[in-house]
Amino acid sequence: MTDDDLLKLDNQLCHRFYSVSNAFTRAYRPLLQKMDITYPQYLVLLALWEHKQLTISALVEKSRIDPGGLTLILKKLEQKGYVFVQPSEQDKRVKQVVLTTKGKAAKAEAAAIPKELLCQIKNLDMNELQLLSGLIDKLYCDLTHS
Amino acid sequence: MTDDDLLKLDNQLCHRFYSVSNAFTRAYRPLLQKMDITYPQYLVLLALWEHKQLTISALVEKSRIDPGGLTLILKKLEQKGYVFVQPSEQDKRVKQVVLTTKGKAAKAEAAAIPKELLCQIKNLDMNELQLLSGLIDKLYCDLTHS
DNA sequence: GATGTTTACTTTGCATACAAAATAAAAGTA
DNA sequence: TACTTTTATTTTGTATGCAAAGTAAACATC
Repeated sequence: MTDDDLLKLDNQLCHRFYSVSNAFTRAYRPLLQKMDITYPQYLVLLALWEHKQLTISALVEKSRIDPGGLTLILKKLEQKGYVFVQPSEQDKRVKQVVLTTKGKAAKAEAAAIPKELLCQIKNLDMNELQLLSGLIDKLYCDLTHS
Repeated sequence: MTDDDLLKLDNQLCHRFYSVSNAFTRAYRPLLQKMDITYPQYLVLLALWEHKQLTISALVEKSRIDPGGLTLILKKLEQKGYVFVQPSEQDKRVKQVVLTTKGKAAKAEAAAIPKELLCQIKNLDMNELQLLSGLIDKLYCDLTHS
C-alpha cells in the first residue's frame, strides 16, 4: 500500500470505529427515550445492574467512561432518581454509587433494548458477531496497553 | 442467552465500539499534536487530501461528521490556515472547501501517521484487520439503513 | 412573476470526551 | 506529630456530537 493509499479515509480503521460508534449512539437514542437517559448514562446503569454497587473508580473501569465525564453523568442520573452517591465510611475519598428503587426497577424495562437493537443487525450472524467482538477486544488491548 | 446476560456490559457490541473509538481518539492525539489538529479535524483533512475539493455536504458524506459539527470544525481549520471556504458561483447555497498551500503541504507531514498507528496494533495481522474492516462495514449498513 | 417548497448550511442548546489542574483525605516518613 | 506523597474524585477549559430550529438561496407551480 502506498503512502497515498494509507491516507485514504476508507483505509482508516479508526474512521470505521468513529462512524459505527456514533451510529450506535443514534440507534440507541429512541430506545432510551422512554427511560429519559442518554447512551453513556445507559452504560452506567448496565454496570450497576450487573454489580449492584460500585465505587466511582470501579465504574470508570467497567464503563470505560473517563472520570471527569462520569462525575457529570452521575449527577444527571442522581437528578433523575436512578442512583445516589455516598462517601464510604472507612475511606471518605471513595464514593459508592448505588441504584435507587427506581434504578433497580428500570432493569426490567431495559431488558427489551438489547433485543430491539439486535433486530436491526441483519447482515451479521451470531458467529460473525462473536468473531467481531473478539477482534475488537484484541484491538482494544493494543490501543490501551502501550 | 438470558435477559440478564443480554444486559451485561461485556455483551454489548456498542460498548466495544464506544471504548475503541475513544481509545483511537486518544491514540491519535500525540500524533496530531505537531500539526496542531484534533482527530475530527484530521478526518476532514483526510477527505480533502483525497478529493482536493469538496462541498460541505460531500464532506459530511465522506467524513461522516454531522453538518452542525462540521461547520465548527471547518472554522477551526480555517483559523489554523489549512483550508478556506467559498460559496459556489452557480449556487450560492453550496460552499466549496479547499485546501490552502499549508493544507496541501500537511499531507506529506501526515504520511507517517497511519504507519505509526499501525505499529501499535500488534495483536492483529493484516488478514484479521481486513476481516475486521469488512465486518464493521456490514454493521454500519445495518445501523444506518434502517 | 409572486408564493410555497425544497435544499444547503448555520445556529442553538444540551450532553459528553478529555487533558490538566485542583481538592481532599489517607498513607508514609522523619 | 508535622511534612510529603499518593490516591480518589471534582473542576476547568476546549472540542466535539446531535437533534431541532433557523436562514437564505434555488426551484416549482400556478
